[in-house]
Amino acid sequence: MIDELNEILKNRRIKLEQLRARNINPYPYRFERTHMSSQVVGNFDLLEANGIAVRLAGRLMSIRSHGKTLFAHIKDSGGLIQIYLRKDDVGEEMFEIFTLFDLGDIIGVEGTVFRTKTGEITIRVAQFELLTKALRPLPEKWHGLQDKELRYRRRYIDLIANPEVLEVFKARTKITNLMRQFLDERGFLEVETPVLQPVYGGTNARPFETHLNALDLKLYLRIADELYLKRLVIGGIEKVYEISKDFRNEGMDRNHNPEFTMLEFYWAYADYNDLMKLIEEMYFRVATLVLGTEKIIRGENEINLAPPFKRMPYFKAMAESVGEDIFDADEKQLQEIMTARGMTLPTSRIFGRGAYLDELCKELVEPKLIQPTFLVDYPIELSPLAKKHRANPRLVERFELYVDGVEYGNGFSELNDPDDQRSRFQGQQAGRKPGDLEAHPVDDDFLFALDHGMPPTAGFGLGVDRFVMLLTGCHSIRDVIFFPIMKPEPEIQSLDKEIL
RNA sequence: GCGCCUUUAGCUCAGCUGGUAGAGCAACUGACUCUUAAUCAGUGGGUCGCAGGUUCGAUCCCUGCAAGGCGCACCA
Repeated sequence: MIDELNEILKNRRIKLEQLRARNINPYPYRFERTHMSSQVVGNFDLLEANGIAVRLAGRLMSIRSHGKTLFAHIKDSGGLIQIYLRKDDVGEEMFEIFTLFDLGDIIGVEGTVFRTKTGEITIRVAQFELLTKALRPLPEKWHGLQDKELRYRRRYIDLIANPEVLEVFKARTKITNLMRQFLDERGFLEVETPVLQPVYGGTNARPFETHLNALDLKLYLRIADELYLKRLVIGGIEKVYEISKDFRNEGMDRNHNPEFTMLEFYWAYADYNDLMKLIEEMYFRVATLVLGTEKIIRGENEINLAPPFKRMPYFKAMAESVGEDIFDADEKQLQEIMTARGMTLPTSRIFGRGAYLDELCKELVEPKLIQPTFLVDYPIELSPLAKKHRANPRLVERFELYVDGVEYGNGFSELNDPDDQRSRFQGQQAGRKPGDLEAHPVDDDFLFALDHGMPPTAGFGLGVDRFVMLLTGCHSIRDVIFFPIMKPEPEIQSLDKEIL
């Protein structure tokens, strides 16, 4: 059977058997480490001066053999460190055993530290042992793993071959931790609300559907957390947030993965003005603690996240970009403006006047918002869950935050008038085809909850993946998600199948 | 969804509008007791993404399919 294996796999299998023949367990149970590679580097002077023996474990990343001696690098989570083996140190038999090791194997070593004549901190190995035999080779040492498809499908190899990948994910964790910390400090309570919901809502999007056998019930994977978090506000949790996966059954591209991470928080007795102050503080704090600076280079632009961010009224921005005030423009007039500019008519899921406004805003306004800007006071047509503007009933107290032409957050004074909410839901349904899953459904249970009284509340949502992209300089959402959705790989074969 | 592009050894890539494939690294054999993209000498390794078509002959030209990337459009 082994004869039919690829030569490289075959050689590793042969070495595995040779090791077993020498009574070496290729998969032992544990290894006592005294140091990480980074600790050896950090404490080198002390370790060297006192001749202290250190024990490290890691993956073999390179081997340079020189007859009766060899150099190698092993990698642990502290980084790479060089090891030095001499036949007269470890003995002839052990030196021979090392030749049965391959790149990618995981080994443990014990020895003293020294500096080579070229200055590299190195462990002079007195003893070593195999901790895990690898049966497949690592990618090429110099170019690493370049193929993006393989990097996403086999992220474990990507992490081994391309160490900078891990830095992005460390930053990701730091970012979510900092947002948690920021909200916790201010008395917000982190909660978990249902992923499986009988009625989806909180935004316009097409959901995933599933089925609960026990109740013979159709359920949807959540598209947003909003309506459940607001129920909790009604229940008296005055500051509440959730960081969670949401699911939208829509297109995929470098900004969209079907499952993605949202932060949403709700703050009772506050309005959207309070919210903007809090948000700019949070973005500034997270950015400076992650990056060490409030300045981000994004393409040609240097973006400054120091508050306060600019506030720009929606229709003022539109007037500046379109060249005329369009607050009173009707659907037909908006259509003419678009046609005059050679713009295609909207295909978006939003209907009526809102669709044209949305299209004009995306095309003409958003790309210009490079420095952090709150676009404020949206038309009511676009915002079925936001409260009417206190000074103008055709607007809502809503803002979206734009940085580098991309939206990085959406907040508003929450609509808490149950009758208004009911009619907005109904307005959303009007003119839509029955069964259109993108329409915001009427959530009677939520309306029932609202009838009990939700305090004045401000709420905010943020796409965490996008925010991580902004702060890490990644241009694809797949670079900030360990295992982005991929079509199944039909050719993948386990080693068993390759043997058969 | 539409357009453009990619798919060749384990990895990174060459391959001339057609004559059944090359390099580096990795692997294997040998030399070498401070190397570091170690070096030197030698050896093996391929269903050229899949399926058809054109042709005496296809990695190359044509069609279809698959997976992926990049633009555009939509949402976060």
